[in-house]
Amino acid sequence: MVHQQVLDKAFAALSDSTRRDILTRLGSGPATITELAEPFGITLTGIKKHVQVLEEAGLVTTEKIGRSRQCRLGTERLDDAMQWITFYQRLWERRLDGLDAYFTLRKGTES
Amino acid sequence: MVHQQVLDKAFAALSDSTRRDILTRLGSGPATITELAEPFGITLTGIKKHVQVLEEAGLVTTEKIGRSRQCRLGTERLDDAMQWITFYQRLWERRLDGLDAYFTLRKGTES
DNA sequence: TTGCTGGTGAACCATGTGGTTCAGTATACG
DNA sequence: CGTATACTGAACCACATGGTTCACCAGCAA
Repeated sequence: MVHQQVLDKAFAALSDSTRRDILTRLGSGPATITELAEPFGITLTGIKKHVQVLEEAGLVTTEKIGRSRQCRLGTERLDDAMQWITFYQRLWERRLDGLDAYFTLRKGTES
Repeated sequence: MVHQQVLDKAFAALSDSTRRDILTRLGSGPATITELAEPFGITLTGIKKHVQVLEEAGLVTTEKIGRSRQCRLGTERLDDAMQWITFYQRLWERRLDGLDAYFTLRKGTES
């Protein structure tokens, strides 16, 4: 299992829709801070902070080129998040198969 | 694609290691607030708040039985989170296959 | 050199979060 | 009945977060 802090940052980074949008945007190729800022109504400084959060979470990597900063996707941390969710889903499924399978029945009869 | 608010809450709920531990704990069967509180060094009120966050995120469901509250796992929202991550991973993979595949080369040559 | 452009950092603000304490309320037990 | 138990709610605290403004610095262009 992955280090807790890594998951903390990854999930926290993903918990903001602006940041998820940034990731989606970067999915179609690298972009600068100003390019990222345009679609949202917020300042450069604001976007810069978001990118920084994403970078510290390992979800994007950035590189200063001339006077602009290229941002592109990173992916390792996302795999960590996925891995935890998968693990947790197994827990859930195993629980259903186990002793208290009667919960499945109850679920079926609830209003 | 799922509603943004749903994802916000799900990811935010998952971004705390105490809450992830609670989910893991619930993986081995339902538990009351006091039972959940024991392993962590925090107060009942503290745990109650965490459970509330998890419940609002749709990750657990609770039911008041007598003077105690039974908490057990919910799962729909986790599927939503999983779904988004999967979608995002596809984005990433598609990007690698696309125009700027040269990034893969660069990645290999970075220090 | 002068000046525009893209990005940064510091300071500030309102709100949210993770935790506490303390004073209830409701149920079980004897 | 009285009392212990399990939780709940309000109020408070320190600190993080998402955003702003403003001043500034580094490159590029004329």
